[in-house]
Amino acid sequence: MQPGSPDHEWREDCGPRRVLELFSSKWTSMILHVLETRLGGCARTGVLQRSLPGISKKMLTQTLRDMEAARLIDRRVFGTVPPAVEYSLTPLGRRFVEPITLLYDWARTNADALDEMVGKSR
Amino acid sequence: MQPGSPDHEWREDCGPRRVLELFSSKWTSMILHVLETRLGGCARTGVLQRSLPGISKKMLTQTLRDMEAARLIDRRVFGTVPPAVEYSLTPLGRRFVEPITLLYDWARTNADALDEMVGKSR
DNA sequence: CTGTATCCGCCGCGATACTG
DNA sequence: CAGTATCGCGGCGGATACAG
Repeated sequence: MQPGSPDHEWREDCGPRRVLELFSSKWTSMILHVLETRLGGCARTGVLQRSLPGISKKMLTQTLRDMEAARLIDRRVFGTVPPAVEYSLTPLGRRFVEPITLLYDWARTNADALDEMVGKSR
Repeated sequence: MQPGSPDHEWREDCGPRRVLELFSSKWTSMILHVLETRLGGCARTGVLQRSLPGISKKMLTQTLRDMEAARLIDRRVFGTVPPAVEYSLTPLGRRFVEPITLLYDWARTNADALDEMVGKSR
């Protein structure tokens, strides 16, 4: 190997990078995690909105549509009035929650390291 | 608890969400991971650029500056000509690589699930 | 309650050119 | 080789209004 060459590259189509890109759509992982923590693995729109302070209605809907297209979640509409809609994890979705849970647990047990970063503007 | 209320929320300042936001600056985690896989935990600018296909010089410099401010990496300049600059992980940076490694390993052992998502536009 | 449709400002990020 | 400065487009995402 030539001096200065990389040990290994992050090719643009490699798995790890695709996973990272999933996280870059900032709400996706949070939605997956909320669904996973609900008994039965499903939740209505309003619950999701309340579980994710700061998300706008538009972003919520849009992200849910994208996730549905990616087959990470299922959407079920009840013909009631007022209307009710329930979202649930697909088998694929359940797999993708795994690394999110890992990340979540890491963050909870490393609150101190996180606090150190708060001072980055000092 | 009232019906329909969230099991738990992702408050805007909670640890897990801050970690997620770290990943949202898409290059940060890759840079950390590249540094971690290098013997000695340090690399020069050119190596980083070659390890991250698709990154522009501007984004690389910018991200490195942000990471330095966040105390995730150290920057060391050699007064040689042509100039050489070496980046290395701080202790804090080494902690933050942990969850990235978890994610990376998960992705490598779940290539099949990732492939299923390729068909999301079908 | 859930969802759609516009309008629009902000800024992320690439392209390019230039310095030491 | 490493870094800075500037321009400019595209689109992310909020605000608002409306509908079933």
